[in-house]
Amino acid sequence: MTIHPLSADFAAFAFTAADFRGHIPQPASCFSAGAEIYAQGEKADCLYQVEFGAVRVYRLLADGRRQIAAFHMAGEVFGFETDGTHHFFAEAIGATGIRILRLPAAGDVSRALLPLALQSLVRAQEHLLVLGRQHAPERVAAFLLDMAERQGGDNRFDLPMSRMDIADYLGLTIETVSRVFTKLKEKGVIRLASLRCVEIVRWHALREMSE
Amino acid sequence: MTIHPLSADFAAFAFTAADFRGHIPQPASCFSAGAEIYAQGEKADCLYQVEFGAVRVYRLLADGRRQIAAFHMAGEVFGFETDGTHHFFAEAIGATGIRILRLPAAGDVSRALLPLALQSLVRAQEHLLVLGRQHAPERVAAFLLDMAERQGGDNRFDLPMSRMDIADYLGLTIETVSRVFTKLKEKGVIRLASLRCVEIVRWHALREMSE
DNA sequence: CGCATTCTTGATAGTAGTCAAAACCGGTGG
DNA sequence: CCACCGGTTTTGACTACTATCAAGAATGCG
Repeated sequence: MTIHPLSADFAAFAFTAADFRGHIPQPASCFSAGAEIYAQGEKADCLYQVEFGAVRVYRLLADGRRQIAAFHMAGEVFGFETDGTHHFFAEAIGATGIRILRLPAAGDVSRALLPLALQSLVRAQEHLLVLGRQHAPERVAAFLLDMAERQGGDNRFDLPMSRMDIADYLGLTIETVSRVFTKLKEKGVIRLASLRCVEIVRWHALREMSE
Repeated sequence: MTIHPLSADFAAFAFTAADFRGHIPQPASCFSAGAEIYAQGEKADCLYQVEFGAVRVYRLLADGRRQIAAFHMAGEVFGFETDGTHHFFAEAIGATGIRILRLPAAGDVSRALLPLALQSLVRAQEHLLVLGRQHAPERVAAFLLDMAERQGGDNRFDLPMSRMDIADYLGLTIETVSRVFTKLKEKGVIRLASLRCVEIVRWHALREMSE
Protein backbone atom coordinates (compact mmCIF):
# COMPACT_ATOMS: atom_id res chain seq x y z
CA MET A 1 0.00 0.00 0.00
CA THR A 2 1.30 3.38 -0.93
CA ILE A 3 0.13 5.74 1.74
CA HIS A 4 1.13 9.36 1.59
CA PRO A 5 1.23 11.10 4.93
CA LEU A 6 -0.95 14.11 5.42
CA SER A 7 1.82 16.51 4.64
CA ALA A 8 2.43 14.95 1.25
CA ASP A 9 -1.18 15.44 0.24
CA PHE A 10 -1.10 19.00 1.31
CA ALA A 11 2.12 19.58 -0.55
CA ALA A 12 0.69 18.05 -3.68
CA PHE A 13 -2.19 20.40 -3.49
CA ALA A 14 -0.28 23.47 -2.48
CA PHE A 15 1.84 22.96 -5.54
CA THR A 16 -1.18 23.74 -7.65
CA ALA A 17 -2.33 26.81 -5.78
CA ALA A 18 -0.81 29.05 -8.42
CA ASP A 19 -3.19 27.55 -10.92
CA PHE A 20 -6.15 29.12 -9.20
CA ARG A 21 -6.90 32.31 -11.11
CA GLY A 22 -8.85 34.27 -8.59
CA HIS A 23 -10.33 31.12 -7.13
CA ILE A 24 -9.59 31.56 -3.49
CA PRO A 25 -10.22 28.37 -1.54
CA GLN A 26 -13.19 28.84 0.75
CA PRO A 27 -12.67 28.77 4.47
CA ALA A 28 -13.47 25.34 5.83
CA SER A 29 -17.10 24.53 6.49
CA CYS A 30 -17.96 22.55 9.56
CA PHE A 31 -20.09 19.43 9.42
CA SER A 32 -21.47 17.67 12.47
CA ALA A 33 -21.60 13.92 12.92
CA GLY A 34 -23.65 12.27 10.20
CA ALA A 35 -24.12 15.44 8.17
CA GLU A 36 -24.41 14.91 4.43
CA ILE A 37 -21.71 16.52 2.31
CA TYR A 38 -23.19 15.46 -0.99
CA ALA A 39 -25.75 12.92 -2.17
CA GLN A 40 -25.87 10.47 -5.02
CA GLY A 41 -27.42 12.11 -8.06
CA GLU A 42 -26.43 15.65 -7.11
CA LYS A 43 -24.51 17.82 -9.49
CA ALA A 44 -20.76 17.54 -8.86
CA ASP A 45 -19.01 20.83 -9.51
CA CYS A 46 -16.40 21.00 -6.80
CA LEU A 47 -13.95 18.96 -4.80
CA TYR A 48 -13.58 18.62 -1.07
CA GLN A 49 -10.57 18.51 1.19
CA VAL A 50 -10.76 17.21 4.75
CA GLU A 51 -9.25 19.65 7.25
CA PHE A 52 -10.01 17.63 10.36
CA GLY A 53 -12.27 14.74 11.19
CA ALA A 54 -13.17 12.01 8.70
CA VAL A 55 -15.59 11.31 5.88
CA ARG A 56 -17.30 8.18 4.57
CA VAL A 57 -18.19 7.80 0.90
CA TYR A 58 -20.79 5.11 0.27
CA ARG A 59 -23.54 3.67 -1.83
CA LEU A 60 -26.79 1.99 -0.92
CA LEU A 61 -28.66 -0.93 -2.43
CA ALA A 62 -32.44 -0.83 -2.66
CA ASP A 63 -32.86 -3.03 0.43
CA GLY A 64 -30.61 -0.87 2.59
CA ARG A 65 -27.32 -2.75 2.28
CA ARG A 66 -24.53 -0.20 2.37
CA GLN A 67 -21.00 -0.33 1.01
CA ILE A 68 -18.54 2.29 2.11
CA ALA A 69 -16.20 2.80 -0.84
CA ALA A 70 -13.68 4.93 1.02
CA PHE A 71 -12.85 6.76 4.20
CA HIS A 72 -11.14 10.12 3.85
CA MET A 73 -8.93 11.52 6.58
CA ALA A 74 -7.34 14.92 7.21
CA GLY A 75 -5.58 16.28 4.15
CA GLU A 76 -7.23 14.04 1.61
CA VAL A 77 -9.18 15.30 -1.40
CA PHE A 78 -12.35 13.55 -2.56
CA GLY A 79 -15.43 14.09 -4.68
CA PHE A 80 -14.03 13.15 -8.10
CA GLU A 81 -16.71 12.18 -10.59
CA THR A 82 -16.85 11.42 -14.29
CA ASP A 83 -19.93 13.05 -15.69
CA GLY A 84 -20.64 15.98 -13.41
CA THR A 85 -22.88 13.88 -11.20
CA HIS A 86 -22.17 12.30 -7.84
CA HIS A 87 -22.46 8.52 -7.93
CA PHE A 88 -22.06 8.17 -4.16
CA PHE A 89 -23.06 9.73 -0.89
CA ALA A 90 -20.54 11.50 1.33
CA GLU A 91 -21.08 12.13 5.04
CA ALA A 92 -19.05 13.50 7.91
CA ILE A 93 -18.33 10.70 10.38
CA GLY A 94 -17.77 12.91 13.41
CA ALA A 95 -17.41 16.68 13.61
CA THR A 96 -15.48 17.41 10.44
CA GLY A 97 -13.97 20.45 8.73
CA ILE A 98 -14.20 20.47 4.97
CA ARG A 99 -12.59 22.91 2.58
CA ILE A 100 -14.67 23.19 -0.56
CA LEU A 101 -12.67 23.69 -3.73
CA ARG A 102 -14.54 25.22 -6.63
CA LEU A 103 -12.64 24.11 -9.68
CA PRO A 104 -13.09 24.55 -13.40
CA ALA A 105 -13.99 21.12 -14.74
CA ALA A 106 -11.29 21.35 -17.39
CA GLY A 107 -8.52 23.83 -16.76
CA ASP A 108 -4.88 24.09 -15.92
CA VAL A 109 -5.57 23.13 -12.37
CA SER A 110 -6.96 19.77 -13.37
CA ARG A 111 -3.54 18.46 -14.27
CA ALA A 112 -2.51 18.79 -10.66
CA LEU A 113 -5.54 16.79 -9.68
CA LEU A 114 -4.49 13.72 -11.60
CA PRO A 115 -2.15 12.44 -8.86
CA LEU A 116 -4.89 12.91 -6.27
CA ALA A 117 -7.42 11.07 -8.41
CA LEU A 118 -4.92 8.30 -9.07
CA GLN A 119 -4.33 7.87 -5.37
CA SER A 120 -8.06 7.25 -4.93
CA LEU A 121 -7.96 4.85 -7.87
CA VAL A 122 -5.11 2.78 -6.49
CA ARG A 123 -6.69 2.73 -3.06
CA ALA A 124 -10.00 1.54 -4.51
CA GLN A 125 -8.31 -1.13 -6.59
CA GLU A 126 -6.38 -2.43 -3.63
CA HIS A 127 -9.58 -2.56 -1.64
CA LEU A 128 -11.08 -4.73 -4.38
CA LEU A 129 -8.55 -7.39 -3.45
CA VAL A 130 -9.60 -7.21 0.18
CA LEU A 131 -13.32 -7.48 -0.59
CA GLY A 132 -12.98 -10.06 -3.31
CA ARG A 133 -10.44 -12.46 -1.92
CA GLN A 134 -9.70 -11.97 1.77
CA HIS A 135 -11.37 -13.58 4.78
CA ALA A 136 -12.74 -11.64 7.72
CA PRO A 137 -9.56 -11.71 9.85
CA GLU A 138 -7.43 -10.64 6.88
CA ARG A 139 -9.80 -7.78 6.10
CA VAL A 140 -9.75 -6.45 9.64
CA ALA A 141 -5.97 -6.76 9.85
CA ALA A 142 -5.55 -4.88 6.56
CA PHE A 143 -7.95 -2.21 7.80
CA LEU A 144 -6.11 -1.68 11.08
CA LEU A 145 -2.75 -1.45 9.34
CA ASP A 146 -4.16 1.03 6.83
CA MET A 147 -5.64 3.20 9.58
CA ALA A 148 -2.43 3.09 11.59
CA GLU A 149 -0.33 4.15 8.60
CA ARG A 150 -2.71 6.93 7.63
CA GLN A 151 -2.48 8.38 11.11
CA GLY A 152 1.28 8.51 11.29
CA GLY A 153 2.23 4.92 12.00
CA ASP A 154 2.14 5.17 15.79
CA ASN A 155 1.26 2.18 17.94
CA ARG A 156 -1.82 3.96 19.24
CA PHE A 157 -4.49 5.66 17.19
CA ASP A 158 -8.16 6.50 17.24
CA LEU A 159 -10.75 5.02 14.97
CA PRO A 160 -13.04 7.85 13.95
CA MET A 161 -15.74 5.44 12.79
CA SER A 162 -18.12 2.97 14.42
CA ARG A 163 -18.05 -0.81 14.11
CA MET A 164 -20.96 -0.45 11.70
CA ASP A 165 -18.88 1.79 9.44
CA ILE A 166 -15.97 -0.63 9.59
CA ALA A 167 -18.29 -3.52 8.74
CA ASP A 168 -19.78 -1.67 5.78
CA TYR A 169 -16.31 -0.78 4.54
CA LEU A 170 -15.03 -4.34 4.83
CA GLY A 171 -18.15 -6.05 3.48
CA LEU A 172 -18.83 -7.79 6.81
CA THR A 173 -21.40 -7.52 9.62
CA ILE A 174 -20.75 -5.69 12.87
CA GLU A 175 -20.90 -9.02 14.71
CA THR A 176 -18.10 -10.47 12.61
CA VAL A 177 -15.97 -7.35 13.02
CA SER A 178 -16.51 -7.48 16.75
CA ARG A 179 -15.58 -11.16 16.94
CA VAL A 180 -12.36 -10.56 15.01
CA PHE A 181 -11.44 -7.67 17.33
CA THR A 182 -12.01 -9.99 20.27
CA LYS A 183 -9.81 -12.68 18.74
CA LEU A 184 -7.05 -10.13 18.10
CA LYS A 185 -7.22 -8.99 21.72
CA GLU A 186 -7.11 -12.59 22.99
CA LYS A 187 -4.05 -13.29 20.87
CA GLY A 188 -2.34 -10.18 22.19
CA VAL A 189 -2.07 -8.61 18.73
CA ILE A 190 -3.94 -5.45 19.71
CA ARG A 191 -5.20 -3.74 22.85
CA LEU A 192 -8.20 -1.47 23.13
CA ALA A 193 -7.64 1.53 25.39
CA SER A 194 -11.27 2.33 24.65
CA LEU A 195 -13.70 1.14 22.01
CA ARG A 196 -12.38 3.63 19.52
CA CYS A 197 -8.73 3.70 20.57
CA VAL A 198 -6.58 0.89 19.23
CA GLU A 199 -3.04 0.00 20.20
CA ILE A 200 -1.17 -2.35 17.93
CA VAL A 201 1.06 -4.60 20.03
CA ARG A 202 2.32 -7.12 17.51
CA TRP A 203 2.70 -5.42 14.13
CA HIS A 204 4.31 -8.44 12.63
CA ALA A 205 1.35 -10.67 13.47
CA LEU A 206 -1.05 -8.18 11.87
CA ARG A 207 1.06 -7.93 8.74
CA GLU A 208 1.17 -11.69 8.42
CA MET A 209 -2.59 -11.90 8.78
CA SER A 210 -3.27 -9.36 6.07
CA GLU A 211 -0.73 -11.10 3.82
CA MET B 1 -23.22 2.63 -14.38
CA THR B 2 -21.86 5.20 -16.76
CA ILE B 3 -20.47 3.34 -19.73
CA HIS B 4 -19.02 5.33 -22.57
CA PRO B 5 -19.10 3.62 -25.95
CA LEU B 6 -15.81 3.04 -27.68
CA SER B 7 -16.16 6.09 -29.84
CA ALA B 8 -16.53 8.37 -26.84
CA ASP B 9 -13.27 7.15 -25.35
CA PHE B 10 -11.50 7.61 -28.60
CA ALA B 11 -12.92 11.08 -28.96
CA ALA B 12 -11.82 11.99 -25.47
CA PHE B 13 -8.35 10.90 -26.33
CA ALA B 14 -8.23 12.35 -29.81
CA PHE B 15 -9.03 15.69 -28.26
CA THR B 16 -5.66 15.62 -26.58
CA ALA B 17 -3.64 14.59 -29.60
CA ALA B 18 -2.49 18.15 -30.11
CA ASP B 19 -0.82 17.98 -26.76
CA PHE B 20 1.65 15.44 -28.00
CA ARG B 21 4.80 17.38 -28.92
CA GLY B 22 6.40 14.99 -31.33
CA HIS B 23 5.10 12.01 -29.40
CA ILE B 24 3.56 9.99 -32.18
CA PRO B 25 1.47 7.13 -30.83
CA GLN B 26 3.18 3.84 -31.57
CA PRO B 27 1.50 1.40 -33.91
CA ALA B 28 -0.39 -1.23 -31.94
CA SER B 29 1.61 -4.14 -30.58
CA CYS B 30 0.05 -7.55 -30.70
CA PHE B 31 -0.16 -9.75 -27.63
CA SER B 32 -1.19 -13.39 -27.74
CA ALA B 33 -3.47 -15.08 -25.19
CA GLY B 34 -2.04 -14.86 -21.70
CA ALA B 35 0.86 -12.58 -22.66
CA GLU B 36 1.99 -10.19 -19.94
CA ILE B 37 1.64 -6.49 -20.72
CA TYR B 38 3.19 -5.33 -17.48
CA ALA B 39 3.97 -6.82 -14.09
CA GLN B 40 3.53 -5.65 -10.54
CA GLY B 41 6.65 -3.79 -9.45
CA GLU B 42 7.71 -2.72 -12.93
CA LYS B 43 8.35 0.89 -13.73
CA ALA B 44 5.21 2.57 -15.09
CA ASP B 45 6.09 5.20 -17.69
CA CYS B 46 3.38 4.83 -20.26
CA LEU B 47 -0.28 4.14 -20.74
CA TYR B 48 -2.00 1.52 -22.85
CA GLN B 49 -5.02 1.61 -25.10
CA VAL B 50 -6.82 -1.53 -26.21
CA GLU B 51 -7.31 -1.65 -29.99
CA PHE B 52 -8.98 -5.06 -30.14
CA GLY B 53 -9.29 -7.98 -27.77
CA ALA B 54 -9.42 -7.61 -24.00
CA VAL B 55 -7.11 -7.22 -21.01
CA ARG B 56 -7.27 -8.32 -17.38
CA VAL B 57 -5.65 -6.29 -14.62
CA TYR B 58 -5.12 -8.27 -11.43
CA ARG B 59 -3.25 -8.84 -8.22
CA LEU B 60 -2.16 -12.01 -6.46
CA LEU B 61 -2.01 -12.98 -2.81
CA ALA B 62 0.89 -15.04 -1.51
CA ASP B 63 -1.12 -18.26 -1.61
CA GLY B 64 -2.21 -17.79 -5.20
CA ARG B 65 -5.62 -16.22 -4.71
CA ARG B 66 -6.20 -13.79 -7.56
CA GLN B 67 -8.42 -10.74 -7.80
CA ILE B 68 -9.05 -9.23 -11.19
CA ALA B 69 -9.50 -5.50 -10.55
CA ALA B 70 -10.71 -4.67 -14.04
CA PHE B 71 -11.29 -5.89 -17.55
CA HIS B 72 -10.44 -3.50 -20.36
CA MET B 73 -12.12 -3.72 -23.74
CA ALA B 74 -11.51 -2.06 -27.12
CA GLY B 75 -11.00 1.68 -26.85
CA GLU B 76 -10.25 1.80 -23.14
CA VAL B 77 -7.09 3.25 -21.65
CA PHE B 78 -5.41 1.63 -18.67
CA GLY B 79 -2.12 1.52 -16.78
CA PHE B 80 -2.58 4.54 -14.50
CA GLU B 81 -0.34 4.47 -11.42
CA THR B 82 0.53 6.81 -8.62
CA ASP B 83 4.21 6.56 -7.99
CA GLY B 84 5.71 5.44 -11.26
CA THR B 85 5.40 1.79 -10.32
CA HIS B 86 2.83 -0.76 -11.39
CA HIS B 87 0.82 -2.14 -8.48
CA PHE B 88 -0.92 -4.76 -10.61
CA PHE B 89 -0.33 -7.24 -13.39
CA ALA B 90 -1.87 -6.77 -16.82
CA GLU B 91 -2.31 -9.59 -19.32
CA ALA B 92 -3.95 -10.03 -22.70
CA ILE B 93 -6.94 -12.35 -22.36
CA GLY B 94 -7.05 -13.49 -25.97
CA ALA B 95 -5.15 -12.16 -28.97
CA THR B 96 -5.10 -8.44 -28.27
CA GLY B 97 -3.84 -5.29 -29.94
CA ILE B 98 -2.43 -2.65 -27.64
CA ARG B 99 -1.38 0.86 -28.53
CA ILE B 100 1.35 2.01 -26.16
CA LEU B 101 1.20 5.69 -25.25
CA ARG B 102 4.45 7.20 -24.03
CA LEU B 103 3.44 10.18 -21.96
CA PRO B 104 5.24 12.74 -19.90
CA ALA B 105 4.30 12.03 -16.30
CA ALA B 106 3.39 15.65 -15.72
CA GLY B 107 2.62 17.70 -18.78
CA ASP B 108 -0.16 19.36 -20.64
CA VAL B 109 -1.40 16.05 -21.87
CA SER B 110 -2.08 14.83 -18.38
CA ARG B 111 -5.07 17.10 -17.95
CA ALA B 112 -6.81 15.21 -20.74
CA LEU B 113 -6.10 11.99 -18.91
CA LEU B 114 -8.10 12.98 -15.87
CA PRO B 115 -11.46 11.94 -17.36
CA LEU B 116 -10.03 8.58 -18.35
CA ALA B 117 -8.56 8.00 -14.90
CA LEU B 118 -11.83 9.05 -13.29
CA GLN B 119 -13.72 6.55 -15.39
CA SER B 120 -11.49 3.82 -13.99
CA LEU B 121 -12.03 5.22 -10.50
CA VAL B 122 -15.82 5.22 -10.74
CA ARG B 123 -15.80 1.74 -12.24
CA ALA B 124 -13.61 0.45 -9.42
CA GLN B 125 -15.74 2.09 -6.75
CA GLU B 126 -18.92 0.64 -8.21
CA HIS B 127 -17.28 -2.75 -8.28
CA LEU B 128 -16.58 -2.39 -4.55
CA LEU B 129 -20.33 -2.45 -3.99
CA VAL B 130 -20.63 -5.69 -5.95
CA LEU B 131 -17.79 -7.41 -4.08
CA GLY B 132 -18.68 -6.09 -0.67
CA ARG B 133 -22.44 -6.38 -0.57
CA GLN B 134 -23.90 -8.48 -3.37
CA HIS B 135 -24.62 -12.20 -3.43
CA ALA B 136 -23.43 -14.53 -6.18
CA PRO B 137 -26.51 -14.22 -8.45
CA GLU B 138 -26.45 -10.42 -8.14
CA ARG B 139 -22.75 -10.31 -9.00
CA VAL B 140 -23.15 -12.44 -12.10
CA ALA B 141 -26.20 -10.46 -13.22
CA ALA B 142 -24.32 -7.18 -12.81
CA PHE B 143 -21.38 -8.62 -14.72
CA LEU B 144 -23.50 -9.77 -17.65
CA LEU B 145 -25.28 -6.41 -17.89
CA ASP B 146 -21.94 -4.58 -17.77
CA MET B 147 -20.46 -6.77 -20.50
CA ALA B 148 -23.55 -6.37 -22.66
CA GLU B 149 -23.49 -2.59 -22.35
CA ARG B 150 -19.78 -2.36 -23.06
CA GLN B 151 -20.23 -4.30 -26.27
CA GLY B 152 -23.00 -2.16 -27.70
CA GLY B 153 -26.05 -3.34 -25.80
CA ASP B 154 -27.08 -6.10 -28.19
CA ASN B 155 -28.89 -9.19 -26.99
CA ARG B 156 -26.00 -11.36 -28.05
CA PHE B 157 -22.36 -10.87 -27.22
CA ASP B 158 -19.16 -12.80 -26.68
CA LEU B 159 -17.38 -13.14 -23.38
CA PRO B 160 -13.68 -12.81 -24.09
CA MET B 161 -12.75 -14.37 -20.76
CA SER B 162 -12.98 -17.80 -19.15
CA ARG B 163 -15.16 -18.77 -16.20
CA MET B 164 -12.02 -18.61 -14.08
CA ASP B 165 -11.49 -14.97 -15.06
CA ILE B 166 -15.12 -14.16 -14.32
CA ALA B 167 -14.85 -15.86 -10.94
CA ASP B 168 -11.68 -13.96 -10.06
CA TYR B 169 -13.31 -10.70 -11.11
CA LEU B 170 -16.46 -11.34 -9.08
CA GLY B 171 -14.72 -12.74 -6.00
CA LEU B 172 -16.33 -16.17 -6.48
CA THR B 173 -15.20 -19.67 -7.51
CA ILE B 174 -15.66 -21.09 -11.00
CA GLU B 175 -18.11 -23.63 -9.57
CA THR B 176 -20.33 -20.90 -8.17
CA VAL B 177 -20.20 -18.91 -11.41
CA SER B 178 -21.12 -22.02 -13.33
CA ARG B 179 -24.03 -22.80 -11.02
CA VAL B 180 -25.43 -19.30 -11.41
CA PHE B 181 -25.15 -19.51 -15.21
CA THR B 182 -27.07 -22.78 -15.08
CA LYS B 183 -29.79 -21.23 -12.91
CA LEU B 184 -30.10 -18.29 -15.30
CA LYS B 185 -30.48 -20.67 -18.23
CA GLU B 186 -33.11 -22.72 -16.39
CA LYS B 187 -35.10 -19.60 -15.62
CA GLY B 188 -34.93 -18.53 -19.26
CA VAL B 189 -33.08 -15.32 -18.44
CA ILE B 190 -30.13 -16.09 -20.72
CA ARG B 191 -29.23 -18.57 -23.43
CA LEU B 192 -25.75 -19.78 -24.28
CA ALA B 193 -25.14 -20.12 -28.01
CA SER B 194 -21.76 -21.47 -26.98
CA LEU B 195 -19.80 -21.36 -23.75
CA ARG B 196 -18.48 -17.92 -24.54
CA CYS B 197 -21.47 -16.51 -26.40
CA VAL B 198 -24.29 -15.19 -24.24
CA GLU B 199 -27.74 -14.13 -25.32
CA ILE B 200 -29.78 -12.12 -22.86
CA VAL B 201 -33.42 -13.09 -23.18
CA ARG B 202 -35.03 -11.32 -20.24
CA TRP B 203 -33.20 -8.05 -19.60
CA HIS B 204 -35.69 -7.00 -17.02
CA ALA B 205 -35.09 -10.09 -14.90
CA LEU B 206 -31.33 -9.51 -15.00
CA ARG B 207 -31.72 -5.86 -14.03
CA GLU B 208 -33.92 -6.82 -11.11
CA MET B 209 -31.40 -9.38 -9.94
CA SER B 210 -28.51 -6.95 -9.99
CA GLU B 211 -30.65 -4.35 -8.21
C1' DC C 1 -26.82 8.35 37.97
C1' DG C 2 -29.77 6.57 34.39
C1' DC C 3 -30.81 5.80 29.90
C1' DA C 4 -29.99 5.10 24.89
C1' DT C 5 -26.73 3.59 21.94
C1' DT C 6 -23.12 0.80 20.67
C1' DC C 7 -20.75 -3.20 21.16
C1' DT C 8 -20.08 -8.08 22.44
C1' DT C 9 -21.36 -12.83 22.89
C1' DG C 10 -23.99 -17.02 21.89
C1' DA C 11 -26.87 -20.30 19.07
C1' DT C 12 -28.39 -21.43 14.60
C1' DA C 13 -28.91 -21.18 9.60
C1' DG C 14 -27.50 -20.27 4.86
C1' DT C 15 -24.46 -19.13 1.17
C1' DA C 16 -20.55 -20.10 -1.11
C1' DG C 17 -16.15 -22.87 -0.93
C1' DT C 18 -13.81 -27.30 -1.38
C1' DC C 19 -13.05 -31.70 -3.19
C1' DA C 20 -14.14 -35.04 -6.60
C1' DA C 21 -15.84 -36.81 -10.83
C1' DA C 22 -18.47 -36.61 -15.01
C1' DA C 23 -19.73 -34.07 -19.21
C1' DC C 24 -18.69 -31.06 -22.68
C1' DC C 25 -16.27 -28.47 -26.14
C1' DG C 26 -12.85 -27.34 -29.40
C1' DG C 27 -9.02 -28.40 -31.91
C1' DT C 28 -6.01 -32.05 -34.21
C1' DG C 29 -4.91 -35.70 -36.94
C1' DG C 30 -6.06 -39.99 -38.97
C1' DC D 1 -15.81 -36.91 -41.75
C1' DC D 2 -15.07 -38.74 -37.57
C1' DA D 3 -12.45 -40.26 -33.48
C1' DC D 4 -9.48 -38.78 -30.07
C1' DC D 5 -7.33 -35.85 -26.53
C1' DG D 6 -6.59 -31.97 -23.24
C1' DG D 7 -8.52 -28.49 -21.02
C1' DT D 8 -12.63 -26.17 -19.55
C1' DT D 9 -17.06 -26.38 -17.64
C1' DT D 10 -20.71 -28.51 -15.18
C1' DT D 11 -22.68 -31.17 -11.51
C1' DG D 12 -22.81 -33.39 -6.95
C1' DA D 13 -21.76 -34.21 -1.95
C1' DC D 14 -19.99 -32.20 1.89
C1' DT D 15 -17.68 -28.54 4.75
C1' DA D 16 -16.77 -24.07 6.55
C1' DC D 17 -17.17 -19.35 7.03
C1' DT D 18 -19.98 -15.65 7.86
C1' DA D 19 -24.80 -13.86 8.38
C1' DT D 20 -28.77 -13.79 11.08
C1' DC D 21 -31.39 -13.65 15.14
C1' DA D 22 -31.50 -12.83 19.98
C1' DA D 23 -29.80 -11.47 24.47
C1' DG D 24 -26.76 -9.37 27.40
C1' DA D 25 -22.80 -6.10 28.64
C1' DA D 26 -20.43 -1.96 28.28
C1' DT D 27 -19.87 2.71 26.99
C1' DG D 28 -20.65 7.44 27.18
C1' DC D 29 -23.63 11.30 27.27
C1' DG D 30 -27.15 14.30 29.37
